[in-house]
Amino acid sequence: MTEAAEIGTRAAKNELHDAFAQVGKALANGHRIELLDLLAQGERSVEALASRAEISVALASAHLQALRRAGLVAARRDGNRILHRLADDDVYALLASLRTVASRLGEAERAAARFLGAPQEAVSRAELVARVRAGEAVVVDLRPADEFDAGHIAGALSIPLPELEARLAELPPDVEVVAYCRGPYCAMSPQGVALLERAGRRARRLEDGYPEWRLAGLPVESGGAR
Amino acid sequence: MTEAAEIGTRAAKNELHDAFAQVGKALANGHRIELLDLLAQGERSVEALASRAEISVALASAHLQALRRAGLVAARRDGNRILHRLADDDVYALLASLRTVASRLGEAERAAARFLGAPQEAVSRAELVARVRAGEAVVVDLRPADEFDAGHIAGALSIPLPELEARLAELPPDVEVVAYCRGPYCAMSPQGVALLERAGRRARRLEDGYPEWRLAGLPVESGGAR
DNA sequence: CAACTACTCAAACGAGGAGTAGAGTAGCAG
DNA sequence: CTGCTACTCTACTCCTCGTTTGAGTAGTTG
Repeated sequence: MTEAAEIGTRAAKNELHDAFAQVGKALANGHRIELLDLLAQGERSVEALASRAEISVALASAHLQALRRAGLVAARRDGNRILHRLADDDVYALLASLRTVASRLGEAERAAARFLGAPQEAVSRAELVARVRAGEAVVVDLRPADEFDAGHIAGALSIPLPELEARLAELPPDVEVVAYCRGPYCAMSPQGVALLERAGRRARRLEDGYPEWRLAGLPVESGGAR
Repeated sequence: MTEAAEIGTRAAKNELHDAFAQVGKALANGHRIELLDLLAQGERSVEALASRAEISVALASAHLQALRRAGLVAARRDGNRILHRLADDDVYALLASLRTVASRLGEAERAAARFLGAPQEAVSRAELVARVRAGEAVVVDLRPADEFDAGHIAGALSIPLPELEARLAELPPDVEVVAYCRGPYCAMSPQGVALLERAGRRARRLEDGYPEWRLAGLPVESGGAR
C-alpha cells in the first residue's frame, strides 16, 4: 500500500499530467486527426482508412495502434479484417473542442479557409427538421456509399460527391437541396452546394455533418452492409 | 488567387489537419498540461509558473512559448515581468475535454487515483450556493494566496493548505466546511478535507474547482494584488 | 549607470516519433 | 494444403522535441 503515501506528491502529480499528455500526443499528428474524423463516420477497416486518408496501410496501422494505446479508438475483428471505431462519444467531443480552439486562432483558420473555400450559409439542424417535415427540402448525403451505409441522417438520399453531377435528375424538383458530409471541416458539402447552384438548384449545406447530427440525438438510420 | 483551385485538394486537407495537430502537439507534454491548469487560475509570471510546476525558469519559458505559438496562451508585459494567461475560455474547455477522455481510459485513471486518493463525496455548485445562503456552510479556498487574489469564489475564505492546520480556529464553528482548489485534478481539496475531518470538523470538497465555478457564471471576486 | 530582476536565446545532446520497405502472421477460400 | 487478403512487425533513416547550461537582453531600482 504505497497509495496513501503518494497522495499529492510531485511524482504522482507528474505521472498524472504525463498521462493526460499521452492523449495529447495521440492528437499531435495530422494523419491521426484525419483518422479520427473518418472514424467518427462509423467503424472501418485499416485498409479503408488508409485509402481514404491516402497513406500506406502500414502507416495507417501504426497510427491506429497509437490511437488505441491512447484509448481514443477501439477495434474488433471481423473475419480477416479489423474494424476500428471511436472509443466513445467523448472522443468526438474532444476532437470538436480541439478544432474549435485551433480554428479560431492562427494558422488553422487560414488553412480551413483555403480547404473549404468561402464560408457558405448553412442550415441549422432544427431548421432542416422543420423544412423536411414541411416537404420543402430534400437531404443529400455526399459521403462515399460505405459511410452512408454505416449510418446516415434518416430519410437522406445517398449521392456521393463524384456522382452528383451525373445524378442531378434523381433529386426531386422544386425543393431546396440540403447537402451534408463528414463534419464542419469536410469539403464535400461546400463543393456539392457549389455544383448544385451552378446547375440552377437552390442548395445549402447543413451545419456540421453526420456525427454532430447523431450526437444531437436526431433520427439516424444505418444500411445493412458494414 | 490560388484559393479557388485549392478547395478540397489533398494538399490543403493535409495542411488543415496538420494545423489542428499543432494544437495537439501543444497538449503533448505533461509540463504544458500542468501550466495550462495553473494558468486557468488566473494570469501569472513565468517565474511563478516555473516554481509552482517545479521546473526551471528557462524550461517554463520554452513551454510557454510553445503554448503561445499554438494560440492557447496569451501574454502581456507588466513592468519587467511577463504575465501569461489562457487565450480564452474555450482553451479550458479543451483541457477539460482532454482530461475527461483521458481519465476514463487506462493509465490516467490509475494515476488520478494515486494522486488524489480515494474518491470523496463532493458538493455540487448548486448545493453549495443554497447551503451558503442558508448559513449552513463556509467556503474555504485552499490555493496559494496569489491565486486567491487573482480570483476566487465570492465570499470564500483564503486559507492555503499548508496553513490550514494552524488556522483551524478561524473557521466559524458548527457549520460544514466546503473546500475547493484548482480543479478536478488538484490534490489540495481532498487533502484539506481529510485534515479537517481528522480535526473533527464536518467537511466536504466542492466538485471541480475555481475555473469551473467561474465558467458556470457563478459569482466570483478578485483581490487587488496581481 | 550599475546592479538587479525577470525573462529569452543558442548550443548541444539524448530520446522518441514519423515514415518506408520488406518480411511475417492470422484468418479465409478453394 | 495453397494461395490470398488484411494486417502487423522489424529495421532503418531522418527529424523533431525536451532539457540543461551558460550567455544575453529588457526593464526597474537606487
